[in-house]
Amino acid sequence: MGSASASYSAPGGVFGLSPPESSRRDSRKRRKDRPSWVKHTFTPHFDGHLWRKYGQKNIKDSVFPRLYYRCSYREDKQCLASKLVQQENHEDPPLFKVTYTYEHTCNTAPVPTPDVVAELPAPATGDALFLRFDSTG
DNA sequence: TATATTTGACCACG
DNA sequence: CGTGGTCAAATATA
Repeated sequence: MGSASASYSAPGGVFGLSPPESSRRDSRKRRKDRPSWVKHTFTPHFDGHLWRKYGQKNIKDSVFPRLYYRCSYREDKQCLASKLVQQENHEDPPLFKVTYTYEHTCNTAPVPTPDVVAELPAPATGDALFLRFDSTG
C-alpha cells in the first residue's frame, strides 16, 4: 500500500455491487415547527455568516434550481441555521429569494461589515429599481 | 493533504 | 406516484 488511497481504481471493483451500508434509516427527522422567514437580496452570500452548499435540486414549475446552504459551523457550534437560495428573476440583476431557517447559535461573525449595497452590480441607468433592505423583516 | 464543492440516490408525505 | 429535502461519496482547487 504504499501511498494512500490514490491507487484505487474503482470502489467496489467489478465484483458486483458492493455499496456501503445504507443504514441511513431513522435519520432525517422531520421537524414540526420550523421558524423561517424569507428575504430578497442580490447577494445571497455575505449575510454575516459562512455557508456551505450541501445540495441542489430543480423545482417543478421553476426554471431555476434551488440551492441548499447550511452554516459551516453546524458541527462546531451546533448552528442549526440553514438557508435556501432560489433565483426568482432572470433580469440582469438577478434577484434571489433567500429563506432562512433557525437562528445562528454561533456568535462568531466572520464578516464584520456586510455591506450589501456595496456589492450591488450597479443597476441599469435610469432604472427606477428601488431596493429596500429593511431589517425588520 | 485538507477543505469546499458537485452530483446522485433515498426517504417521507399528500 | 410525484415532489421536496438531506446525506454520502467523489472530485476540484489552494
